[in-house]
Amino acid sequence: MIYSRSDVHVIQGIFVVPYKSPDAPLPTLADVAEQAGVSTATVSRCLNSPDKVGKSTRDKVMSAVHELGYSPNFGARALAAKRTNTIGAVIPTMDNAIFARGLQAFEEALNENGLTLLVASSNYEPDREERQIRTLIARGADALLLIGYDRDPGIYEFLSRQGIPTVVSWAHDPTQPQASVGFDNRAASRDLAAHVISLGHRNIGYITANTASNDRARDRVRGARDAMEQAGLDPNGLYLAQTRYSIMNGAEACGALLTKHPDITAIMCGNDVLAVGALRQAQKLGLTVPDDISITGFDDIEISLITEPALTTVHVPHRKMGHAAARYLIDTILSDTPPAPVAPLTTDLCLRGTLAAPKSQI
Amino acid sequence: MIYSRSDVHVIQGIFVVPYKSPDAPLPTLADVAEQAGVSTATVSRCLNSPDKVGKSTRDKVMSAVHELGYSPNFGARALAAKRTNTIGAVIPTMDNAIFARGLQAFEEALNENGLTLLVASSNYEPDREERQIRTLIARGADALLLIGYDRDPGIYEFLSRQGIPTVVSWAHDPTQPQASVGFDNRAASRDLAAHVISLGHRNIGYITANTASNDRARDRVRGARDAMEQAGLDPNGLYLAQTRYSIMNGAEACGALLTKHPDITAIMCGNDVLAVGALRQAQKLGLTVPDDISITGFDDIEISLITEPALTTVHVPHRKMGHAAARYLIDTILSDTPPAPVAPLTTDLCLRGTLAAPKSQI
DNA sequence: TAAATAAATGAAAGCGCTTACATTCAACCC
DNA sequence: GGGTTGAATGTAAGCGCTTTCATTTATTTA
Repeated sequence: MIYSRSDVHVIQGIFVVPYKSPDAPLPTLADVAEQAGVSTATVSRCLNSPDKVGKSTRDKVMSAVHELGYSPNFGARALAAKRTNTIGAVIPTMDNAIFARGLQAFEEALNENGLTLLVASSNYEPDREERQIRTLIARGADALLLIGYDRDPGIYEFLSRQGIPTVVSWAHDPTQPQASVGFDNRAASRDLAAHVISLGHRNIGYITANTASNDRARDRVRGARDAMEQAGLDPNGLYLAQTRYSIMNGAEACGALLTKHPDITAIMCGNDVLAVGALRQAQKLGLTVPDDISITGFDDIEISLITEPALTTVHVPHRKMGHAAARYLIDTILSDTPPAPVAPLTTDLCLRGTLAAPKSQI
Repeated sequence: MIYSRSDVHVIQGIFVVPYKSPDAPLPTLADVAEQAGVSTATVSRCLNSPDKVGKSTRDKVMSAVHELGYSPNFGARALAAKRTNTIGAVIPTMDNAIFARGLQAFEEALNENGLTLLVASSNYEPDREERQIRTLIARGADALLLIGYDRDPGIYEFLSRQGIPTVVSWAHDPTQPQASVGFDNRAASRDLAAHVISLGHRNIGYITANTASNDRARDRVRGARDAMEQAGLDPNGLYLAQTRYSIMNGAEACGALLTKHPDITAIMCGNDVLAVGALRQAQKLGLTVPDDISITGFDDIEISLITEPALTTVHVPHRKMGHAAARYLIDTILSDTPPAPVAPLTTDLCLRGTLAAPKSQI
């Protein structure tokens, strides 16, 4: 992949936001200290490591805190402690059950550990992703969750120079240097494709997202090709259609594929959303699924269960992955030594109603 | 400046970026100032209001910035400027297309204005929500997005004392003092129910989320009762089933409702997720929808289009709402005077395949 | 009981930035 | 030409917290 860009490290606040101060100035640590009759150091300790303070002092301080309605100033805290207890995540979009579910689990795990989630979305655009990464760092994120490996190496360098622990998720590739918590898209796709082929399908279509800067999508296509090769078929015989993730796009791509290659007996899809679209389109064209044509998805999100027939797909443990990614980042932040690499998560074939042997074989 | 690969090792075409701990301290404003031969004030101005600085000076400063790879320290900035350019949102869960989609739009709008989104989830638990609100404030959120009105008045008081602009969304009630960007759940539900009743349905079930601390759910039920009353029916004749949002729970509630009240001819649901579950359950019980029983949803999320038949529901403009909520908050922060109240967003009835006149009427 | 040790607390030095105010200097006016 | 003005820049005072180090007080030990 080719990147060209200028290496700009400053995130400017483009908008100057006039600050409206609260009518009454908020109480500070010093106010609490005075009210409790102790030093600011003691108040700070009460709040951050209560066990280092005597019980009676602690009580005095805490009641002063409540009386004044004190809440520590974030900026000051971040500045002095050099930590924000905030973790950033840059995802393509929340508007997709895949990421939403994993992100929700990620947030929950962070929250249990006293950390807060900063979110930004890239809309699958590399430039925008880079900007978002820099923005989150500029917003003080202590660590970062990124989706997939594909990005300018300069970004990884920047992150490392800033000392920001980063984890790549939704993918796992042991040959890559970045820490990851994810699964092997290629192998999972290969397994599913192998099964499709074993049922007798020879003319297979594949509807994928743009593979240019999306290693997950690319690996899923590669996995399907791997399976063809292993079965002695020409991997270039895979009929490809490329589009953006959406039900409608899946439907369109399905129509196009079937028009151009009427001999297709199975259409594999890069994710469930595309598959649902393809399924509907096939049915709209008067085809019976899976008798006339088989369709498979990827991800196993909720909709794969409500189609008729239910969608054959690959189950990805999104919640588990979100949790594990959070766990990894937390461990990284807490200990100075980087934690042991996380083994790839396993995926499972979900054989449901949209896949069967091709008619000619029956 | 082009990305420098000087300290990146290439192994088999893979960039291995050494994980440099931030031992080398990051450059500060003062470093940039020294390198550029100006004062820190000038550097700061270059970054925050470039037009206040002479062109030649600005160029000097910016090249120093690039040379050093400078990126401003967030904590220091927040402390000095009393602003984080960060907006918080506390939502029940991202794991639901309703909130995910609205939140995505919210994030996009914030981002276009140089603001970043902090997210926390409450899982529909009031205590947890309160904790999350306090957490986001402690994390320096400049403003807050909250879902619905229902919460301890003390929270609103706290927010106002902290001077945190807040907007309530996913609901709109002009009788409430809080600013809101949302729609009238009660009226929307009433309209749908009125239509259901006008078709001849008299024995109606309603599957709702827990209404105890969820004004949206409560208002939707109330709207249905309003419609019954207006039609001269006993509003207490509405058969209620209460459960958590999920397809499976919707199915279960549907089964329970039909067992207990076999005379039901229409089941309205508090949202589309419940409705999809109810639809499947009805079909599993051998009923034909809408001939034997009608089913309606609420929200108009993507799945309402892929069921068979497609779901009759209420369209809620989630993306529009997310955008408008962001806009409102941005305006509030920008100007000292609170912006004009936002008119409630309109919802639309989506009459699709799951609603028809009851059989006895035909 | 005195000395040694541990626990609790305080004093104060920053953390890196923004910004009010002071200063400089060139351009402009009558 | 002296005075005025305004733009450009510098000086330095915080912002509110954490944390090191010194000090005081309580506890233990020989």
